[in-house]
Amino acid sequence: MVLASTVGGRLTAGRIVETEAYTGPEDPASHAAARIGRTRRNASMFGPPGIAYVYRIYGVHWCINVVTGDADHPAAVLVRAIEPMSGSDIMRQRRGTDAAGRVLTGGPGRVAQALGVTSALDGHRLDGEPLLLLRPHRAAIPASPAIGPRIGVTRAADWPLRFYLAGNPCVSR
DNA sequence: ACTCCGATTGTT
DNA sequence: ACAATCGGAGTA
Repeated sequence: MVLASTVGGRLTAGRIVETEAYTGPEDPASHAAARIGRTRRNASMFGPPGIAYVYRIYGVHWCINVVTGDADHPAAVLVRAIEPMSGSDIMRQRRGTDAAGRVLTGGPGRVAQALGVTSALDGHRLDGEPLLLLRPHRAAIPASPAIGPRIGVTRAADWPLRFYLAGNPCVSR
């Protein structure tokens, strides 16, 4: 899939090469785990599938999720890395680096910064509205993605819900 | 009201 | 190894 933004009238887009799934209330690592329930922050996770859930982590960075569960069933996929397809110069400008690959767009905070995405887009539709768009990519994804445990989580640390293209230079690690 | 911690990143 | 920086959970 491709994630594209037109924030500030500037087009940036990238192929998603790394994700993590947060499956629902029964997932203890989810922001919408049953023990937590609905809060102001995670409200978008309870919305319809196909909208964005954008949250701030460590009070510093933004992270982009695609909401996947039906309304009132909170589930989402965290976009952990993209491979730039359009506007890589704009991405470098936003990121404040001349780097490419992992340092430019590998990691959820880096993805959001490169695309210019903030909480202003929390709850935004991803199916064709301006600003943020998720769409299929015509090029085939090689074979099947590598699978492993999610990064940085302490609860359910062994659940194999991270999916990535092994060897891709943009993958976070 | 207060403490602790997190789906991270950049610098020392 | 550690700071930045803040919402929410847990505790009182």
